[in-house]
Amino acid sequence: MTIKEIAQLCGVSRGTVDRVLNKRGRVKPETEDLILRTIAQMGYTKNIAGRALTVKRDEPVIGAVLCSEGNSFFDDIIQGFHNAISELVDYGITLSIRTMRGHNVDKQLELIDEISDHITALVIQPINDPRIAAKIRELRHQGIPTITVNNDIENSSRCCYVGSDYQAGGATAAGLMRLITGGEANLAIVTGVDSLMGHIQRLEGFVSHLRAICPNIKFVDCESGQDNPEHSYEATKRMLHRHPEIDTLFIVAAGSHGMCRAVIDLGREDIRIIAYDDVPSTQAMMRRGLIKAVVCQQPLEQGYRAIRIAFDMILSDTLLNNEQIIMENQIKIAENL
Amino acid sequence: MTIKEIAQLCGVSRGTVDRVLNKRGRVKPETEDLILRTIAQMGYTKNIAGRALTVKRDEPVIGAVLCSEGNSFFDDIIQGFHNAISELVDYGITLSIRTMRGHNVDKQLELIDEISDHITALVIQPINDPRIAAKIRELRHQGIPTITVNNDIENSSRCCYVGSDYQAGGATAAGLMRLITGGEANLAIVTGVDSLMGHIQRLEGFVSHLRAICPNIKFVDCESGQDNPEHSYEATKRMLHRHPEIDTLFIVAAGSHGMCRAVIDLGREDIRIIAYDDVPSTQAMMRRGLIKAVVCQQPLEQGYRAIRIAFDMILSDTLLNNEQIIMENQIKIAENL
DNA sequence: TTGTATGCGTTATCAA
DNA sequence: TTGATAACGCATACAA
Repeated sequence: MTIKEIAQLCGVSRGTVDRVLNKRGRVKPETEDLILRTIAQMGYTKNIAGRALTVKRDEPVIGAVLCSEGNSFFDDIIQGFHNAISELVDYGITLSIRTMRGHNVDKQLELIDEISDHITALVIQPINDPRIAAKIRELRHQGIPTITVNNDIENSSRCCYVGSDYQAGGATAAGLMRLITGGEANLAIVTGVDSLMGHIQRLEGFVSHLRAICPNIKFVDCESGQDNPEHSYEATKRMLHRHPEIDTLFIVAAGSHGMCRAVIDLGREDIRIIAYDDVPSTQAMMRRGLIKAVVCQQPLEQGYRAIRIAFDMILSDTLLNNEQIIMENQIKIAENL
Repeated sequence: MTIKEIAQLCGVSRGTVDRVLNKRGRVKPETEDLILRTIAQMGYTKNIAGRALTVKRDEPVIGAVLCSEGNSFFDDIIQGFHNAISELVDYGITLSIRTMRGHNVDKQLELIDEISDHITALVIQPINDPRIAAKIRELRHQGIPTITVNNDIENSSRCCYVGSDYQAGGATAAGLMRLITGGEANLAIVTGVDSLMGHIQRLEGFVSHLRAICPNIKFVDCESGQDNPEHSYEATKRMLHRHPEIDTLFIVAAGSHGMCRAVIDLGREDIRIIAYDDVPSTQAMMRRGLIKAVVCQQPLEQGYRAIRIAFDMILSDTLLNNEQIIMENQIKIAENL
């Protein structure tokens, strides 16, 4: 079914059908009715091959906003962005990235405003705050669809979330814990930050599942590592001083490198560690045998998929509604890095 | 850079440039030279948005040949095919699948011949035989590019291999073995079939890496399971009778379900098992706790990527040369199935 | 040996 | 309120 065929069926011209399809008005109500009915009946959808040609002329820009500075985990997500964009040069698509350090809401709003007037779609790692949600709704009102990546945000009417299931990621770490300990351990945990929903959900998934499958693992101690190596180093050191019987460590967020340094400094390389994300510093510690296994969330794929979905919406000229693309939680050990 | 621009630069018409690009002849040598030089200089590549429109008229067919019957692992690969094809309906691409049981070379040649006259590209899980390689070379000569999927074949001049690194998959299983045994075990192995290169490479990767990292793991016994549950059942039973001290099992190929049944029948559910691929029967045994972990090769993604690459070649109208798309070896436990 | 005209499906512009 | 026409980039039949 093409516009031409619809036009012929209705006895009108392509132009008229186009005006109906793109809601440009200036069409007699009866004609519009007829066209809409035949479209519904014949199941017309825009042909993306045809769209591709005209999209090119618009030179659409996909905007991206990330809290990525100082966190090497996001290097892969950004690489995924570029991988996708490089496939789309022939469609005239370009990327406009804005990054920031930390999780300041005002700053993120500022970055969005900086690009919102010249973008066709937005990909964002949102801070979970009502003002951000409101901004995303506002953009949608202006016809700019948003894809959340890596973290999701509630009540934002974003079109699609691309990221991992953090709760399941926690449970997966618990399953690994059982495998490497055999169900007996004195465990201490370094947690992340409260302002990131993902960290909370991971911890919840880990603790509840581990309780269920390993009643003999003792939760000895717990401190926050603030999502960075420095705090994680200090937290680990304090806990090991308080509780020398600790033989297993779990870290919920970034900062595993700090944890490992503490373990090395205290001469406790017998301790088994489970962490998240195979960033370079973590990989080094896995090769050294300190971190036994990590759970990963396919950041490269997250970035790639987010851009592709933005592009698909631009091309098909339809907005997704509350979709979710959930990455599998991948387990990595030194051998399959 | 478009054909039009090239034509203008050379002071000729689009038609002439087209004749050069598509090697149709009937062009004065000097003109051809000029055009080829400017094309090289300006870095012209066909615009895929423009190609998309004309490709549609050709209604290209991608052919697929698989030794998949009776092996549920391939269900996911085929699903991946369909996922990709469903994204390509607007380009007029269709799929023509032929499947067979077992690994008979004559049969596979027959299937290829069945479809070779009406396909634009071939996706195949090749039997590693010189006659198959010769056939693939012949197709390439006819302008039909081949993508090998899941298994590769030497000296075939296939354009691209999409599949896993079996050697690394073996090493990954060895790494898992260390994690769950702590480096002490009496191990028995059920191998696959000799005619599949992947099975040999996996075994090699597993044994050599395990020897290196776990000198205290004893290789107690070994039998072939013939890539199916029935043989694996019998092989496991025989080995456990011969060597009751076995406490760990590793199976290289399909048939883990048979191995698990043997272990259950003999009342030896204390035994730890590592296997490959999360097919439904394997998943069931993981949930039951018998199989501790499996190494997977992303069959869904393999199928999807193979078709997309075939499509990309059709669209860009260029043949890849000896590319490799290697899937990561994924570790799965009950928690991240 | 070369150029011109037409079409693929969508969209924007202009004329009616 | 509507229809005709040109344009995007590529491909090809046909005319010169």
